[in-house]
Parts: sequence; C-alpha cells; structure tokens
Amino acid sequence: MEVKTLCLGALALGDATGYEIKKMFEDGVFGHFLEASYGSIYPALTKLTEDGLLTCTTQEQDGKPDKKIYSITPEGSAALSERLGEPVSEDKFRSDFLFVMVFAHFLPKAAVSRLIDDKIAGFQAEAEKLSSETGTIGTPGAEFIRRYGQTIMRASAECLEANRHLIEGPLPGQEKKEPAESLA
Amino acid sequence: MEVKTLCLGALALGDATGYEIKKMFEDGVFGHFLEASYGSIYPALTKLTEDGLLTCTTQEQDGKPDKKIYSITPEGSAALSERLGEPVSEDKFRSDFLFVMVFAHFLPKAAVSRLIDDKIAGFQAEAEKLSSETGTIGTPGAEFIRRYGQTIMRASAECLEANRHLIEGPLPGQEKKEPAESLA
DNA sequence: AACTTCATGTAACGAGTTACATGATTAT
DNA sequence: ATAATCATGTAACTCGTTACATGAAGTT
Repeated sequence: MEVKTLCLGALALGDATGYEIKKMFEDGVFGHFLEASYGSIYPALTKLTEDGLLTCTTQEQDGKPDKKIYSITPEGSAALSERLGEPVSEDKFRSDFLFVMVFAHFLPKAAVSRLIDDKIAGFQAEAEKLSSETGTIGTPGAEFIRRYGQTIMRASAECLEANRHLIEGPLPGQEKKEPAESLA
Repeated sequence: MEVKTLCLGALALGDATGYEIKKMFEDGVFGHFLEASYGSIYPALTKLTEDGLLTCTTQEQDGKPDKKIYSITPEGSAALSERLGEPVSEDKFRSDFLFVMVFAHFLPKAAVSRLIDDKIAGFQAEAEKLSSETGTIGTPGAEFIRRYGQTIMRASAECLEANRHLIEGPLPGQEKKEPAESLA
C-alpha cells in the first residue's frame, strides 16, 4: 500500500495536516501495523492535491510554518474506494528478534534472557497501549484493530514466556531446587 | 538486519548455495518472518567472500551453471556473533489487510466477507505449514519459532473469526435488541 | 507445448528513509 | 539550559526488488 493511499485513508477519517497524519502512523491506530515518514507524507499530500483528490486550506500561524489542513474530495473518496478494492499485498511480519533467537547459542546466556525479557515487556506495553486507546476513533474498524492487536500481543507475550526455556535451556528451578524467583 | 547478516546466519546452519539460501527464506523456517531475493543474496555472498567471512567451492555441473557452495569461516562466525549482539531493530508487522478493514464500509459487504474468509484460511494454512515442518531443522531455536508461529497464526484466525461481526455487522441470526457486546 | 526446478548473476528502477534546513514555544 | 512539541519541506541516499539474460532437464 503506497503512502498516497494511506494518506487518503487517514483523511477519510477527518481533515488533518501532514503533521497530524504522521502522528496517526506513530501513536494512532495505524501505528500498530503501518508506517510512514514525513519524507513520504508531505510529497504524497502535494501530489494528491495536484490530482484533485484533496483540497488544502492554509491557516496562518505566528512563529510556526502555516498549517496546511487537507480535506478529501469526492474524487479522493472514489479513488480510495477503488484502491481498497484492489488485491491487498500479503501481511508482512518481519522479526530480527526471531532471527537472533535461532542463533541464541552464539550469545551469552544473560544477554539472551535480557532480550527475551525486553521483548515480553514490549508486547505487554503494546497490549496496554492498545487497551487504553479505546474510543480514540469511534469506528468499528478501529475497535476491531484494537482487539486484534491486543489478542496478538498477549498471545505473543504468553507464548514467549511459555517457550523461552527452549532457547534458554531448562529453568534453574526446574533442574534443581526451589525456584529462586521471588520478586513479583 | 541486512541480507549479508542473514546469509551469514543461514550458512552458520550449514553449507549452502545462493539458490538454497533463497529457499530458506521462501519455504524454510526463516520464511515466516524474513525475506530476501536473489538480487540481494548473490551480491551479499560475493561481498562476504571477498571479505573473508565465507569460502566458496565451485562444483561443476553439466547444463546448469556451476554450483557455488559457500561455507562460513571462523571470521564469519565471529562477525555473526558480533552482529547478533548489536541491538536488534523492532519487529515490524505490516498489514494492508487491517488498513482495508478500517475502511470496510467503502466496499461491498460480500467483498469484505471474502477478504476475511481468505485471511482466516491463510492463517490456518500457515499454522498447518508450520506444524508440518517439525524437525526440519533440529535446533531449539527452530522449534521455538514453529511454536511461536503456530500460536500467532491460530490466535489470529480465532480473533478474526470472533470479531468479524464488528466490521461485517451483526450476524443475521444474532440480529436482536439484546445487548450483544460480550467481548468473549 | 508449456511450465517448473535448478542455478547464477546484473542493471534499472522504485519507494521510502535519513538527515538536513528553519525556528518559535513550552515544558523539564 | 535542554529537550520536546509543533510544523513544513527537500535532497541525497540506502537498500532491496523486479525484470531480464541464459539454459538444460524433467514434468504435466
């Protein structure tokens, strides 16, 4: 999905500036499964406006550059519909972390454990973030994504915890005496 | 993670040709969370050999181009260890499908339902594939990845099925006035 | 006859990121 | 003081993909 289409979609949810669109791909719903940088958003916005798919209202500000608020036009909506109907590219899950795990025996044990701890914490934080976002965008689609994201993040964290012994070796508590993990 | 590192990793699992390495990123364990094309693998292999991180044995064949079997050198292993120790980039989950779901109301109902059906089938196929791969590579890391992948694929399929009503609207049979939001 | 598998390699092209340029305001 | 937020925009660069070139053997 090219950035132009993403911008069209973002603006279908309401008028926004380039800066705000970027935020939607950072913190907003989109942030969990898409990304876009200023370097791609601003040129896309310019191009879409030239093509009549957006209109732009400039709002003067003092100190800061003028705020350029973009709105989607009927042609823009039509274009979005069309692109949405085209076959979507496959979901892509890229993980350098998993690659490292395959070669965990190349690294010191403590480093591997830290990597796993951090990853689990990351998943939990992401799940947390998603649940706190409830109601940010009122659409069913957004709610769907929140639930989806939470499910995956929780499943990931649990699965990692349940199977970390495969890469770390058996837990100290399981190979000898009582578990030493008392910190809760 | 750049392709050079990926090749180094692939060859740490055993000698291989460029062609075979490509297969590992298509069908093998790596295929589920990484990708690389011939256009990046072959140049990477050449570069790594020049740098002394790999050695190359040419095996003549009739008809086909000579087979070039690469092996990792001690320096290559050292380089791999080093790169594995460097901070890994964040996991990236990119999904055009989810983007489309946010704007499902732009599409005909039947098209949306088909998209969802296909996606669920895809997740199930992927889970299936992962479970059939048991034992392909004997390492704990590979086993870990299989379990991880299966968990995620199954969770995805189930979650999609459980929440599809959010984007498709309530099921014909459930269309009543009762509070239908139970979350489970 | 046509397609897939095996097998390597290069050049053009694409799409987006990174870093830079600019600068006021507010928070730490 | 220092950093972050707000706000837009461009140019260079990176990295990789796509498509091409070549070609035999086996399969449908």
